[in-house]
Amino acid sequence: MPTESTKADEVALILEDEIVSGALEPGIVLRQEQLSERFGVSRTPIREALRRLAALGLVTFVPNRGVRVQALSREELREAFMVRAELEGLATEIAASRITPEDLAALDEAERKFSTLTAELRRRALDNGRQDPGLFGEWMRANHAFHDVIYGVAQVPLIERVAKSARRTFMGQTIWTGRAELDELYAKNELQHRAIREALAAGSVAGARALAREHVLASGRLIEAVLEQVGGAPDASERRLREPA
Amino acid sequence: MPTESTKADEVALILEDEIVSGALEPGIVLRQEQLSERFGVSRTPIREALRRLAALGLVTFVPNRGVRVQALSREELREAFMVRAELEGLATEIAASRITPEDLAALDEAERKFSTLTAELRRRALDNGRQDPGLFGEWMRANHAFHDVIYGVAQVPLIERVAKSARRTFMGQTIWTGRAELDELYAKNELQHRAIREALAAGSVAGARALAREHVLASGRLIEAVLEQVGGAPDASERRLREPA
DNA sequence: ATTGCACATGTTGGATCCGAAATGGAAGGT
DNA sequence: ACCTTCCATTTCGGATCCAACATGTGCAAT
Repeated sequence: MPTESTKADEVALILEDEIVSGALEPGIVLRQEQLSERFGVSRTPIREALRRLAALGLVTFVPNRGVRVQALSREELREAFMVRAELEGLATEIAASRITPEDLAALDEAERKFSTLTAELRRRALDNGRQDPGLFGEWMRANHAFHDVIYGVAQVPLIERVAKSARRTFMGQTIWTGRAELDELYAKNELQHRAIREALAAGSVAGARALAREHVLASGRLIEAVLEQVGGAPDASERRLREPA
Repeated sequence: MPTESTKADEVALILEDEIVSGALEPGIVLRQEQLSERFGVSRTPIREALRRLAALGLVTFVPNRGVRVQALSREELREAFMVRAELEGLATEIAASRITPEDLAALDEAERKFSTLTAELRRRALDNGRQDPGLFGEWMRANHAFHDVIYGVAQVPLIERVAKSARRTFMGQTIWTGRAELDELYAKNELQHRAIREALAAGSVAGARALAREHVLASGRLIEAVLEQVGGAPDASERRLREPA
């Protein structure tokens, strides 16, 4: 079997996932030597992977000092949601003009999965007042899956790519505790997904766009509110570059 | 003076500009050794620069074979313009609510430069019926500079970054010959810039957004028309990877 | 003449090596 | 005691080296 991908690509994929999922806390410094021995490769592919992540905006290079996981400011977080809102609105509008009955069925299925997960999440949150990070991740994945169906219908790979790169940037910004705002987020998301699905089913092009746009903006506002309460901690961004051994 | 940037960054910047400006034709293969001796550095920083360009979507890696300058399909080109239209509309709306008299002066200045270049370009096109690629590049830079002033006013670095990455992707798609559509592009651009400026001056938030959006979409349509006429050549994308020596 | 195979050549991916920059701490001066 | 200077250590950026892979060519067999 000939090589179909390079070490640098594999490392980049893994690190990307870890940063997006929050496993790598924003602000921490990545040491090339550590990554090198962790992945069992030399520093060369590590550096190439880091360059890629830097281009995606997930880490920043500080020449001769190191790379650190990028922490988004409150402002940048808002921007990321604005970008997503516009692009998901656009994609949804395009999807509205192309959608077929089979697509609608797939959308239904995604919505159903999302609903059951939402119910489970809300129930558990009421029980112990605290989110299960794993379950929250599941929920977020299902949430994204719903929109991914729409992207699939719209068939706009470039728009999809750009929007998803904005989507990544907000995850792992904080620990998700069981705030009341989160419950509102769950409830509203469900309602809004349903509304979007109906607009798509009705072929309401302008309506679908507006609903999708407003949906993302609303989610952004709520997440912002959650972060506001959790604390103004822009995390470890102030931490010194050179960690004590 | 300590190092403030790395070789990899410098190389990436230069190559980025060359791809965007069309100096590096889409489809051609970039040889690491050649770039290495051209920039007077070893292959290591070259490869890191190429990884960065790959993450931006400007080139594609084919493992063990090489990297080639990415050629956009007609569809992707349309998408790129749609992305830009939405995001520039958004940025312009935000700018409208923040703009100061000093900003307006800067915008005037940018518009003036753009106008003189446009006039020069149209005059020459009438003279010899063929564009000067260098002058066209100048014009496009001035065009972008106008929008960059708006981004500066809006102060939305993330939106700016995303929009610019979409902006890059369309240049250098073909050789710019002196088509009638291009003259229309020049004329309309000038008018639309003026309209945007006036909307910003008047503080017309919604108007500024709509005008900016429509401006980008209109440019996209015209450029599409030019490409349609120039020929369906997606260029050298079919070319073999290994060039004859 | 055409097909298949082995070898030659050039290019990439990854490892290793080395000089330079940055940090931390110790030593010395005020 | 505090600040400055110098040196050791760590880590990075870049160069070089080597093996793996891909393509092209020539020769032989049918």
